[in-house]
Amino acid sequence: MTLADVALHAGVTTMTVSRYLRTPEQVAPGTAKRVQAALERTGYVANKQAGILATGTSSMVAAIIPNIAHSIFSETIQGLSDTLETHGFELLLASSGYSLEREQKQIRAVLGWAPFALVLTGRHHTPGSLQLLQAAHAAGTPVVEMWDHGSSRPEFAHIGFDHAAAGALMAQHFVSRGYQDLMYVDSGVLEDFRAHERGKGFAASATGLGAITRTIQAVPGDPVAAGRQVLQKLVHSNQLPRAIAFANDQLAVGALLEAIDQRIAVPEQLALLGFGDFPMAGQVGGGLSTVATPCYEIGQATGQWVVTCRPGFAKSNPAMKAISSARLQPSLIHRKTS
Amino acid sequence: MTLADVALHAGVTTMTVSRYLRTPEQVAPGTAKRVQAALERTGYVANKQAGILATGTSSMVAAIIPNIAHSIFSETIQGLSDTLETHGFELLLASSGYSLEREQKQIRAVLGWAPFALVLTGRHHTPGSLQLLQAAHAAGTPVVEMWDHGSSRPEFAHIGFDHAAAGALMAQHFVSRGYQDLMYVDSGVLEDFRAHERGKGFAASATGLGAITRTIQAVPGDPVAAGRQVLQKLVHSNQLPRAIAFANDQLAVGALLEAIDQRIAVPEQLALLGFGDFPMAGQVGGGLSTVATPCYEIGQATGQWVVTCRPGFAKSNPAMKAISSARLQPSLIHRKTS
DNA sequence: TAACAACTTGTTAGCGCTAACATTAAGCGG
DNA sequence: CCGCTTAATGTTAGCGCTAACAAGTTGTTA
Repeated sequence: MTLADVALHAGVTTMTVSRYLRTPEQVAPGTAKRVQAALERTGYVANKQAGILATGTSSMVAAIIPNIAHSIFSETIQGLSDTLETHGFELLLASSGYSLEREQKQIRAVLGWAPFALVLTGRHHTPGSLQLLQAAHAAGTPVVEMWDHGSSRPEFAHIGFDHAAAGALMAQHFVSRGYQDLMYVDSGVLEDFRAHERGKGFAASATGLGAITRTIQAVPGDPVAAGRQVLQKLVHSNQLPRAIAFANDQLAVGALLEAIDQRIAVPEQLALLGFGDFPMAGQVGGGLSTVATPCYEIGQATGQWVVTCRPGFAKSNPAMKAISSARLQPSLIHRKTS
Repeated sequence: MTLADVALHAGVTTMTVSRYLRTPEQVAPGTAKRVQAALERTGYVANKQAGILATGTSSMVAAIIPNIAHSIFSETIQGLSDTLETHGFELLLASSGYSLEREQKQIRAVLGWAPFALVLTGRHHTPGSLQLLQAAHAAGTPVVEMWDHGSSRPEFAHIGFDHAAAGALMAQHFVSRGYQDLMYVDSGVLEDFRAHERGKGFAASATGLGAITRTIQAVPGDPVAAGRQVLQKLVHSNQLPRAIAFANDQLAVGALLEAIDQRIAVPEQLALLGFGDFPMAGQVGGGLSTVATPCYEIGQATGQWVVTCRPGFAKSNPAMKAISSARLQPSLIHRKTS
């Protein structure tokens, strides 16, 4: 089904049908009726490829994230997807599996679609990726780095929060509750740069506030099991600190469940603090204290930013044009484990 | 950057560059070298829209799922994405929010991209959607319905499992352990047809095996809290059955946590069975008995099926062509709560 | 050395759509 | 009723790429 088919049915040229679809007010009422009838009769669906080729503007946004199956990213994508859809954009999605090389290939692949905008996760990319991104940006494609904030590349937009500051927030919480012997359990996923950054922020802040702190790394694999294992090891080696902050809630829940099994009083003997506020956090062991990350909001804000890049939008709302990034705030949720 | 730019740099015509990119063996070694150099110098990225328009074949697969943020679907998408990527396909994703009307709009939108194949979730669609799908199928676009099995539409492929049979599996498990007073707690999400189907299968099987059974519906909203609430109500009204099967693990975990708080012995007094085997299931309260669903595998199998639809594939492997659907098996994981 | 194959490169046309301009028809004051 | 504006529709060309065919080049054989 092409425009030509519809035009034939309606007894007009393709141009009139095309016009009716984009600027119906420019078509005479009688003609409009015939075209509408022809459209319905044929079940016409416009070919976007042809439209993009002719106009040079796409309504597709490409996003690359480390892992769709991880709830923090899938919620972000949901927020992005919801926002884009209400504005008539489509979402092309790729999952890099935390591999920067795979990300580079995917950037290459999605650029072939000449997307309206490019959404990436984090600010770590291969030099080759950066080259592609810079070329895309130079060609007028908006580029957003989600989740991280405070990058050294001002040409791209940044929507997310400062992970080092989030780590510091965790340390401050512990110190404010009087805990001095601290620990950060880093993610077992080596490529989880954000978790590492939080760890650095945690350590720096803790030291600055006069507390002592250690950092250890969880084993890869099932994070709940890894969290359990961390606590077991600490108990066996008799090196339990007063308070532990975790790279994510799954690790923290694992440790909490192990603490309950081992009859360690939480938080009297040992305080635990997760990160992410994933759905179950509030339900386990009286409620895990954690840091709520604005996952969905990051996706939503990214979508909104992309929308403001639409030609014509900046003119109607010049104030928006200045916003090249958004800093969202993670918040500490104090429940029963800290 | 277009083919013409590269051709100019290499001192050949666009056709030679195009040929080098698709069938390099047809280009003389010396020319190939110059073209390669020109490609690298210009940083050329092929415009897929133009390619698709010219060849009439796309490498994009469109998928519509109810909710990206739900782990079962995000894992399916991860499986699909991984498989498609290794075969050079791209993924266009839309999330319908369990709304069939929204799904219809998305099918329309997505068909405009002339995708290579169309992947949907479930077998419930509006009449309008079906019309679009049938037209797409008639035009040669493979259509897959994931997650459900046993549809009445043989023209589409089906990859998933029989939810009624999965419900029956849960009832059989209870009866085989000697429990006779059963209950199914259905999802609070009205549009979760699959959960309802499992409930029907559960009830039918339980009755058939001589057990008595009831079905109640959880409240919408946070499923863990809803699971807690279900158990509270049953205790208050003194209507606790011997064993409860849940529409999903979140509900079951909520009930399990509440049972622990209320000092109800699980499984001695009350047996609990979840559905989905989500990551935390094995870790809470000694380990939740549940039904493992092949989420990732569904996505993977769907991707593989799509790949077999590629022109040329059927000829080289005629046996594959016959497979129009795949029935995957959920498996009961017996832990400590049943 | 003519004749023909095999290899390599180029030419032409068109995929479905839309921007820009051209044309025709209708409306209207003088 | 003429020349003008305005509205409605049509015509042309081209977006970037590739299929199909054409043409040139080399090598091989009788």
